[in-house]
Amino acid sequence: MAKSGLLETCDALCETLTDAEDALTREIVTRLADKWSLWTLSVLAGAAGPMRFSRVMDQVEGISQKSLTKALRQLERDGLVTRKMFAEVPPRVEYAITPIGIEMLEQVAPLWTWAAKSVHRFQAARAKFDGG
Amino acid sequence: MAKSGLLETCDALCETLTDAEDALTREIVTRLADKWSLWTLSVLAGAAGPMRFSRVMDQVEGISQKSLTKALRQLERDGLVTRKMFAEVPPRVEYAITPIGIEMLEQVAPLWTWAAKSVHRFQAARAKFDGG
DNA sequence: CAGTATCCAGATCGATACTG
DNA sequence: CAGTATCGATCTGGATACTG
Repeated sequence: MAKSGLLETCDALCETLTDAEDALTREIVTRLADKWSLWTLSVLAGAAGPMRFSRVMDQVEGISQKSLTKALRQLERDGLVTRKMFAEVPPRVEYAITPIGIEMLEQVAPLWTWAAKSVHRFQAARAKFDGG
Repeated sequence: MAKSGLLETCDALCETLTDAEDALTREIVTRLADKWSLWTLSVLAGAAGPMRFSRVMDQVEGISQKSLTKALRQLERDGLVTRKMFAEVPPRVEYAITPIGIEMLEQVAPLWTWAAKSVHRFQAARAKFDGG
């Protein structure tokens, strides 16, 4: 698989990566797009402290238990959130965003902001394309 | 559907969007994740000028005709690339990146660079998670 | 050359039911 | 409470064959 491309600055860096590293980089960026990961992460970022599973589920509207579990596991595996389990009955589990998770959101914010600002240009392009 | 969240600066902007605009914003960002769109766009960005379909296909290694067609159509629909068809036999079609497309790549580059630089932290997190 | 059409495998996600 | 297990609808992408 070839390196990622993009612009020159980024390109040069990407060329220094092994194939495994390049794949992981792509995977991390890709995670931005899946339906729930980013939203879940941002909910944890917005909280004052750690959150229980069910609190997260309340705030990420529309998510199923299954999808939330999966999203949280992935985020945990990549070091973006922490998971703390308490040996109690009923069980309590607390999730919190990590410094790397916050970094990640800080990287995404400008892109998202740009997209939001550009939304009318995209709408215009689509109207033109769909119309004729 | 709730607004996107993220950090405060971005949040404030996102709150001003209609639901349709918010959905489109999300869709644009989401396109980063699909397997070929970004790569295709970056190939067009790297070229000196417009490229024919088959030239793009050569450079985006491993892509199928079907996937390339789909990726290019989506990029065109969102105004990120242009498509010019020449009434010749055999047919010639030329694709080129637009200013908005370049803008988009410029937004993505820092994120990608950050991910590439952080790749060892992600590997470490995974090793820890997978190990125990 | 630049597609379209068709079929197929695998992944994703929601809904539901069940459990330590 | 915080999951896991299972099923089914939907989507994605690859391979192949065909066409203006």
